[in-house]
Amino acid sequence: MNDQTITDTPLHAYRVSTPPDIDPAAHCHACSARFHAFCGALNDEALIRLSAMTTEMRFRAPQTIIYEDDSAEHAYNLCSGVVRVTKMLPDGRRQITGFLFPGDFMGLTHKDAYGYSVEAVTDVDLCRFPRDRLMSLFEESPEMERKLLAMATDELSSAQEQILLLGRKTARERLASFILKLSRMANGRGEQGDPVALPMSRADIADFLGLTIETVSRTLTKLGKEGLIHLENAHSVRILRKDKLEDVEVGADRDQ
Amino acid sequence: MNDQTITDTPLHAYRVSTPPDIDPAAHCHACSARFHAFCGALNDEALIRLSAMTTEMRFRAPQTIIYEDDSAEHAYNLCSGVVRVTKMLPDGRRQITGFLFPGDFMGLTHKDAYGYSVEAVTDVDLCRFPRDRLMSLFEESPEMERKLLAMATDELSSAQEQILLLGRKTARERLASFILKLSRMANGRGEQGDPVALPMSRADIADFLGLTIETVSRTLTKLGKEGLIHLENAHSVRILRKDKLEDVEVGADRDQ
DNA sequence: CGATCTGTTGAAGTGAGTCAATAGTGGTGG
DNA sequence: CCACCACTATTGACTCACTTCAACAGATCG
Repeated sequence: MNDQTITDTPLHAYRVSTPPDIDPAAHCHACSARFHAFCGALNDEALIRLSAMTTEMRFRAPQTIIYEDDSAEHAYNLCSGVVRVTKMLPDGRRQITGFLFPGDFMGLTHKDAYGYSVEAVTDVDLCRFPRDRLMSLFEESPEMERKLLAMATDELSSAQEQILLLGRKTARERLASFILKLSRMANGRGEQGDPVALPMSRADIADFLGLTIETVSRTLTKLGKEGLIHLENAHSVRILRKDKLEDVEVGADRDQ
Repeated sequence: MNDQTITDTPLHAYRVSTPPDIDPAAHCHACSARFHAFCGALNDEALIRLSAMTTEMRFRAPQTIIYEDDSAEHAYNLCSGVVRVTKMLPDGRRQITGFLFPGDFMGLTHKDAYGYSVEAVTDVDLCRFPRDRLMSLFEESPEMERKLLAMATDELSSAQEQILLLGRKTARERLASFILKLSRMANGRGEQGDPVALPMSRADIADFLGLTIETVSRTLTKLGKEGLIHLENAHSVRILRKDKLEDVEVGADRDQ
């Protein structure tokens, strides 16, 4: 495992015009993800120190950003685009443990190696930090640690929801939950939550929901025929009956 | 939801003889869970402050310690015994998202309500803290926040393992993983890891692994007949072929 | 306008669930 | 100490939701 296939050249697509040698954190202030990200919790001084250890990078889908079991030397902040977090079994079975969106943090671990891979679902921009230097920022900036704890707590709560979904929900309930979750998350980021964007493939959805692509496809078709959703195309779903879909999400539609 | 059924009387079963008004943190120094718990990261001064806001409690199995959706006013530290963390669907389907052991922390959230219930699997001793006052300790004691972040990160990694298990593993692989996990965790706490103790019922194991009690029972029997384990009794398993069981854990035994 | 993906649909198979009976296990009281 | 009860665990027969295997359709692209 290595980074041979990685586009390693820093990229400044979202950096504002101010030259970095005058205000090194200027592009941070212009970063659209900053409001949701951990770096949004930092004061100007800390932000400048963070900026000094930051490498901005771009990956194109479906490049791998983090390789499972690789030495965990960097942490990343997702600025734009979508990534998937995956775990593999030796025989190739794959489980996606989550999709990450702008503002999300990757590489939080205090072990030596990453416990998962991260791959670009769409083209992505991200900020990369050396983990050891980032940790040392904790000393001066406890609000950063506070924010990371809050983010980890949220992720944990989301992981527990996913455990409930995988352990006890039917395929139908999983798909309803998935569509509603993506919709809510888009709303939370201030994006359009009704025609729900599904940037990932059916295979990704299947590996996230613990199903096969065929079951995902069939179940979406069925929800469409029942009039709960409308499949505008393979990657966009309109929610027609939010109330009914929310019933399906928790199995409240099984009695009639 | 309330605490009518809760044994709310403080209990000092593991408090050492030093009277609390002379050294309020003396019983902390004698607490066997402290080495693994977040409070083990505190210096003496912070420990005394923590001690002042602590209520020691005992619950008997199968009492409920935390009710899902209740207002999240307290956090807890498990000192002895085992608890299960559960989530329910409206129709009664249950998923156990994890079992907690001495030293584990409960109630970490920055939402208003708990996202899960916590119930005693065995009789348990725990320390209860008001969440708001505990948070205020963060200011003076950043090492506490550091420790909680590390613990949350570990839990997240464990949750991702469980997601892989629930999404992609067979019943056989799930049981092998479960036995090995309990064994490794016991070792990590310095307890006996070979005759593995299963303090929870088959129903608990089923609801943790996303299976039914029948499948759990059948699969354990089968692993026994194949000579990988020996069921000493319903709540104790001896590992006979660790190597083979580790193959089963990741599906490496499916080819022959 | 073929080639190659990605997604959909159909038919058949299967691992785990459901339903039901039986067997341990532990606690209680006569 | 044993008989009884309540509860938990095991085992068997049958069912079914989802998978597997396979064919087909749509989209994207050189």
